[in-house]
Amino acid sequence: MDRERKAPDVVVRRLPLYLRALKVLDHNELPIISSEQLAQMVGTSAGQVRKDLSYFGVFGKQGVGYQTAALRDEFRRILKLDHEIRVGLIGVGNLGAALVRYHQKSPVHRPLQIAALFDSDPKKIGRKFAEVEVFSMEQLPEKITEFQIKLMILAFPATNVQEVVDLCVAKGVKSFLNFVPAPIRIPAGVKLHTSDVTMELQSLAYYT
Amino acid sequence: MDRERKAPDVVVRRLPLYLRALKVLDHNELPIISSEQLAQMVGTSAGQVRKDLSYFGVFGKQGVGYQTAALRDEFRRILKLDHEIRVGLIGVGNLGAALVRYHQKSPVHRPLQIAALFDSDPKKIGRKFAEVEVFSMEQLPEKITEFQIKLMILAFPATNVQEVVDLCVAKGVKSFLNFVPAPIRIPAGVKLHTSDVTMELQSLAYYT
DNA sequence: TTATGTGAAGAGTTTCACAGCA
DNA sequence: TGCTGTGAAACTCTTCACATAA
Repeated sequence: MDRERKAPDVVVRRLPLYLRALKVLDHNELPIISSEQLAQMVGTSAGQVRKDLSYFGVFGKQGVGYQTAALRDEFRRILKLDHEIRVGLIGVGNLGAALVRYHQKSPVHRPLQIAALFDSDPKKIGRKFAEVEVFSMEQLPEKITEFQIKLMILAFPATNVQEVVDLCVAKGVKSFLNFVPAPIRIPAGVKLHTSDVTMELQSLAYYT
Repeated sequence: MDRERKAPDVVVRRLPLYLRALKVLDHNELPIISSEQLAQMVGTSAGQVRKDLSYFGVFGKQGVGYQTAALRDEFRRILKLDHEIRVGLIGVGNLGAALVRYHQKSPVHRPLQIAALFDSDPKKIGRKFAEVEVFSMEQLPEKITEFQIKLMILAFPATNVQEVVDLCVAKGVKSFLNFVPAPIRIPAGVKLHTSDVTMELQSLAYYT
């Protein structure tokens, strides 16, 4: 699928939105869906839905629409959610622990398995959060390999983030969901998405 | 300040990044900073720093640079962080509680005051999280007015989100930080930023 | 001489409109 | 006839380069 190479990030970020919409539908009641209907559900335009889809292939029937269940499966496949992806999380503090519990409770994203937690606090090592074991920072390299962790969540205090990230990258981690409020540099071919509540609140203050 | 009207959202979202960088500097040691130096600190280009600043006014001296402390103050003023902004939070579950504790612990953002929490669970009403009291959903309209809440954090389960948001808007809330995984419609002049960990993980899966 | 401020060029994203297929 | 798939236009955002001021 060569055409998938050129999908802009902004399109990829919308895919989960489409997937979520298609998941809640009853596929017996609505076996076919139009780009207009899907657009309504996610709050965008029919044209954008079709343009976004066009980066990945041809999935609809002209004059008809899209098969609801088949389209959902396509989105799953495009996002690589048709097989298991092992996720790690570093920093089991307030935020980290909440993230694990939140994620493990929601059955929505089974393919994204949180396989291991990491923390530098000796009191936490060996403990389990939502059934997932906490390992020491020393074990990080070996456990990334052992569990084949490809996606890492960063939720620890801002000390030596860059060092930790570099280590993860060297061990094969391909993408990061970062909650650490510090600048991070990553090499090409690795993806980093930062989510910083403080920064988000500050930029929202502009609009108050 | 007419020119501030047209600053793109994407620029506003970068302002906290600049502010954070300027805050960590010692203003006695580095009284003047260049766009190049600031760019290095936040991981962008000197041109972008200057272009971003140009939406809000003229703050530097040609051939010299920017006064570090004065520039920091300008960013604070632009982001409206030079006076107190009252914030509310709906839904004191795992995530909500973690957010309050996290925010109250960090002294970084004093101007953003979490003034009231709201929850529908009778067991939680009257309790305090990080010194902030929990009110019932029935009290939401009156408390928004009483505390003059302009920014609302949404961290409750996805039931009747739209209804709650509409109510907040009617009572004068101007911007929302949303953690609820559901589509929300807001009128013009109101700002909504959605942060959905599930969706972020799903789009990162694409890059694994 | 140095580093800002800013038009203009370039790149990226969204919208439009219509050809083409069921 | 109806709705997709897609070039092209319109719009937005980033980068560039240079006139300008200290």
